[in-house]
Amino acid sequence: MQKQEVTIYDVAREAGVSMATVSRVVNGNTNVREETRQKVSAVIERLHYQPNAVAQGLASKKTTTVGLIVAGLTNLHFTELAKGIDDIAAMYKYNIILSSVENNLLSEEKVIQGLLNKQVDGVIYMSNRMSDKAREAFARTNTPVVLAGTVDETNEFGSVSIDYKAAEKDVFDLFYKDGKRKLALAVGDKDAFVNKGNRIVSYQEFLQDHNLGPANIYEHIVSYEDGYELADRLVRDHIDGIMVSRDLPAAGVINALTEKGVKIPEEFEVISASSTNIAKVVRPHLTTIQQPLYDIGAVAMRMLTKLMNKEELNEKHVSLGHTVRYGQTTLNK
Amino acid sequence: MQKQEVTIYDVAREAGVSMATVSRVVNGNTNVREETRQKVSAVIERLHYQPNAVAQGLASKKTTTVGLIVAGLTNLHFTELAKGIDDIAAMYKYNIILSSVENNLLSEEKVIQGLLNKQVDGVIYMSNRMSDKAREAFARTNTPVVLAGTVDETNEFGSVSIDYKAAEKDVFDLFYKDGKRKLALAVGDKDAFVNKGNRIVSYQEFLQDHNLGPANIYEHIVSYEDGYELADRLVRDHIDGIMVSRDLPAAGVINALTEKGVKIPEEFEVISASSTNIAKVVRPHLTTIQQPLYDIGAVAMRMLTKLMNKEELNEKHVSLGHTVRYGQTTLNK
DNA sequence: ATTTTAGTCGCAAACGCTTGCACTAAAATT
DNA sequence: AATTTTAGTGCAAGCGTTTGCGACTAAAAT
Repeated sequence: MQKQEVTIYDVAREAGVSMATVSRVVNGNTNVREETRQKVSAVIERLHYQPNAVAQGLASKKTTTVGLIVAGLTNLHFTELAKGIDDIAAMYKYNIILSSVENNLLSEEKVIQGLLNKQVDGVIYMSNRMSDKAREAFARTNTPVVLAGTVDETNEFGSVSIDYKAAEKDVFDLFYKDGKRKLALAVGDKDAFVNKGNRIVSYQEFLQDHNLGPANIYEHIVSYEDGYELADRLVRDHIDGIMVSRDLPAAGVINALTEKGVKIPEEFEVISASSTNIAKVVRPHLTTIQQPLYDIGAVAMRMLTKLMNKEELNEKHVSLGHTVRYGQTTLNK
Repeated sequence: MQKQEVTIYDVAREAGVSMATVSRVVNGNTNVREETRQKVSAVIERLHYQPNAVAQGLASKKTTTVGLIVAGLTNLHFTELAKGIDDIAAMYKYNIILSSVENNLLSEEKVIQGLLNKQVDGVIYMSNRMSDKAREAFARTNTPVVLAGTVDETNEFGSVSIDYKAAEKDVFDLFYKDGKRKLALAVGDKDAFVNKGNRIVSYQEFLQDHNLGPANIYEHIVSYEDGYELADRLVRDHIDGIMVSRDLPAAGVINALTEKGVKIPEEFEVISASSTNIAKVVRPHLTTIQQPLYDIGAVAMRMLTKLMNKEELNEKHVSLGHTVRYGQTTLNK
């Protein structure tokens, strides 16, 4: 990149005004006479002037850029959320720096620090757990952070999600109503915000409330294959109803059980907490908790814009409604 | 954001050296005595100094940021590619600004101009067609651009993809070998690089070479529902073998035909050109062209790093190998 | 006729860094 | 012993903006 071709200075000279005035018309400042505005605009047009956002960033200390921290890219869950975020970001003219923390090339802390060094105006955080170092880094620069699709025990950050506990209860109520009594839970990471603070708690409460014996929690169930292989253990453990966090491994469970001759949903019911395209492709259709992913992303981004503008928030933690989308992996009688 | 807490100037003062020297140690410049380096590093450590990337960008005219332009976020195809890109980007310490051009809020031109204003060092382009305005903008700033997963007729940009024509031929050869003669093609956008210049051409050549009557090309087949609804027309048109660009609509075709009692693969064969998780979930398993998506992304990003470094490229257009992944939607005899 | 007020605009100091150039002292070469 | 090279460091001019302050003008208020 050589020296920039046309700068604000060139425009100023050509238009016979000062840089300050050009800057004002570029930024829509009202303290410019209409006539002057026209004149300057014409020159901008003619010269193809484009403001250098880096210089603007340095001078104004605002980059109109937000960081998006995700735990894994290859996850449909992510794309739906991302779309909501992206749309609102575009609406407010923010750019998104995408940062994945799944690869261990760089530690989460390094990734976040890198983002902060780039002077992002805010961060949307979609990973499921946050290191203390990361917390400190955020605090040090007091950059606004909003959690999308997760909730944090500490009350530090804004968050947007569904009410995980309530959703969980809906699921197990449904199993129970259908006569299922050996209920299980399959999650990815037990220590993730969502699981530790919500799913697992809610599951155990349910068991206790209904006198349903010991818990069956399966961990590290993430990929299709994980689900497929889990089926053996489910049979061995005499499970007859399972809630699987993601729909991809849920599909694995369904396909494997079907091949073993287990009748779904008569003998076994499955519900997943995520509802991507996978859910409609698998047969029988998967019953899912429908999270308003797009909306979660959109609302989170909207919340972040308020935070970045130092506006007041009416609520720091918003939880959007969920629904059960009935497929054929539950009786639905 | 208030004034930055600790700057290079503070470090310089504390360490008793000039800003220049601090800058040199931060950037690993070798022209610094070991002893000085230690001293400065210690101060950096103590003060928690973090360089301001925006200021670095302005001074050095390099932002270590690349733009990633995608046509649609909610597309598994995208996530796999993105992972390859992201990994290599992380390795070379680049950040990625994600820009979607699917929403018509902002025109493609505006999106790209915005990226260029942010002084990105390079761009990975994953959309399927490029407007002339976009071309001009790229040319004006001579920002390096690499196409990932597409090819452009004009020879302007580097590109990484598979050999689409060859892949297509493999597909139709397979249909033909299995005795299928009424072959069809389902794509999203006829004018996309890949389709206009490759798929459709290859399909028509095949028909001609084998004397197989008129072409059956179905357009706008993108979603699951598109595929599902397409099934009727396929039956009506007596098709017995179809290549569907994406696996999601392919799954729709399969499910719909199965429900109609059509025997797959005996009476009807399906192959898709993309191979995401959908392909393993649907029953019967979908036969697909396996594109090395991760590698395409990784190689594209690597190519871009070379371009940004002004290194010589041995080849401007690389095409990686593809394979056929046999499922049960083809006879495979 | 004088003082306020409001509307426009320019000056110039930031913003936090990189880097070409100059300089010094020590090492290497004659 | 005189000269040239080299390594290590500082100086200060950028990089392209924004923005507080003040100057100026013309209209409004006194």
